[in-house]
Amino acid sequence: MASNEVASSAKAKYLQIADDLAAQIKSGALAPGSAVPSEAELMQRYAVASGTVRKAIAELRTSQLIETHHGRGSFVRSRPPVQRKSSDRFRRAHRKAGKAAYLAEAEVSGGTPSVTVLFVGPTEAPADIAERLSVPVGTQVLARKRRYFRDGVPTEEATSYLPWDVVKDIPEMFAENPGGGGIYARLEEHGQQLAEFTETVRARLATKPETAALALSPGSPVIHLVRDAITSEGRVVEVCDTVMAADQFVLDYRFPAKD
Amino acid sequence: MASNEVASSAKAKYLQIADDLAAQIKSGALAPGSAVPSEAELMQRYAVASGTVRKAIAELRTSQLIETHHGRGSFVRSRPPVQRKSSDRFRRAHRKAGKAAYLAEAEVSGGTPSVTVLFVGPTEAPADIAERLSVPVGTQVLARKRRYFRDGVPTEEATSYLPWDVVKDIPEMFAENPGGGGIYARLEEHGQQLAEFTETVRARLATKPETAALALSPGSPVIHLVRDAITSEGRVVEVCDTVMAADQFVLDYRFPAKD
DNA sequence: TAGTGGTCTAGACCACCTT
DNA sequence: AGGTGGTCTAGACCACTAG
Repeated sequence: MASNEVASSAKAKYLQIADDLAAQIKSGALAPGSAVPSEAELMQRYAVASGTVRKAIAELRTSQLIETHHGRGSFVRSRPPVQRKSSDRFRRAHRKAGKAAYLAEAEVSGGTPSVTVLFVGPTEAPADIAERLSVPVGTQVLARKRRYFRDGVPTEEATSYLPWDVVKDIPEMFAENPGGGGIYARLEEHGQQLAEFTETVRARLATKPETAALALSPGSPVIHLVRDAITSEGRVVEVCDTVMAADQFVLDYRFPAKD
Repeated sequence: MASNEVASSAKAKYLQIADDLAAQIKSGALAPGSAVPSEAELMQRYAVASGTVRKAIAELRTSQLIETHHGRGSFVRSRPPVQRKSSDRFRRAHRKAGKAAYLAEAEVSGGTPSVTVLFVGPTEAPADIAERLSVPVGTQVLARKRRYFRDGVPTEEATSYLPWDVVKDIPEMFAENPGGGGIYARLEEHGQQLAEFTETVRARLATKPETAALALSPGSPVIHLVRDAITSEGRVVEVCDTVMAADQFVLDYRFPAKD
């Protein structure tokens, strides 16, 4: 049949369908975790072709309202509460109490945190990292890459880079678990008095590998944070490169109104 | 015809096409600003149906590699340099020199900044803002909403909320242009000694209105920043709610390793 | 095996932009 | 007017997941 009464002045059909479903989700008629009606059913209900239903579904997916699984169906997303990353988290008091930064936070944000160490070992410093560490590009540094979870869901992946001469006499740095208080506590025990941190924050869409690593749907935003740990002598002794699922985090900063 | 030799074990055709075009863009064969071949031509070149080409194009669009304009075509995006928002930007020295924060920054980041005031006037405080200002929800406050541009391109939209009793005797607050040094300079002239700022940073996808306001393509990420300006008496005298195009900004923070 | 989403076709008509 | 992208149809076959 060729009865194509296509979108005219009104809104596109697929958007109307998406809006309708979105309203049902927001009203709770479609509860979090529940299945969205199948494409076949939606085709019948709205009397449209498959392509139109699929575009509506795609719309909801990029709005992060649903997630769809091949062969199973589409399901309403449940938005877990976000974690807060406060600049307070590096307080020396926390380190002395034996807490690593990520644990100092998890206490406040609820949920059960866990970490997996993905890699610990020597690496050639990438250009941007090398610049921050003030070493030549390609210099051997220690990399510590780990993935953080909350309630079993991956939320964050972080890689720390440390100059070799700083870590070579600190055996804990090469262990999966660097001990109470984390690597910052170890650095301070070995004469590296931490004075200051700088963080640069960007937001962008996740790359393919990041969507895989953090179990994100494509088109999800991430926060990319790079932190320099600076000693009282002004040396950068660690650069930490972190990618976070954007919907999982709120960053808090506090700074004085300087002169 | 029904010769559907559909995706088998290999990659989907539309992804192959997208990858091919992406490679051409990255290699420079398709230069920034230049037109991507039309759908009709791509259909011929790759010998596929229109829908397949459109999916490939959609892929590139959500990767932020191209932008498409109805009736004109698709064009390779040129990535403009990013602005840096340093926490240094609120230095009192800058205010005394007559510079508003956004100008203090633009100096460093290149490009010509401009501002449009969208609204200045009394508003009922939304719930989250009211909480930060420690006033009851719905209390009348002064709202100042403006849009920032760089080289004529919208990059940021910000709304400041100030308690009525703070601003009622500061006539400049109701003007489009609050005068040299911006509203923070006016506040300090009227006895509000600013001591501290707090910022909370989130990243998420742009809403429909935000894509319109900031001329973004749908699915683009934004940075949502909310700043409290706090006086030496501990009162929050301004809350600034800002939405930024994520690809335009890098946020810089610096903080001491506190005890 | 039945049901689900994923890919693809070969068209159609519409809306926008340029000439 | 002619080209461009935007929407839509009515099917087809494939791949994944469940019972």
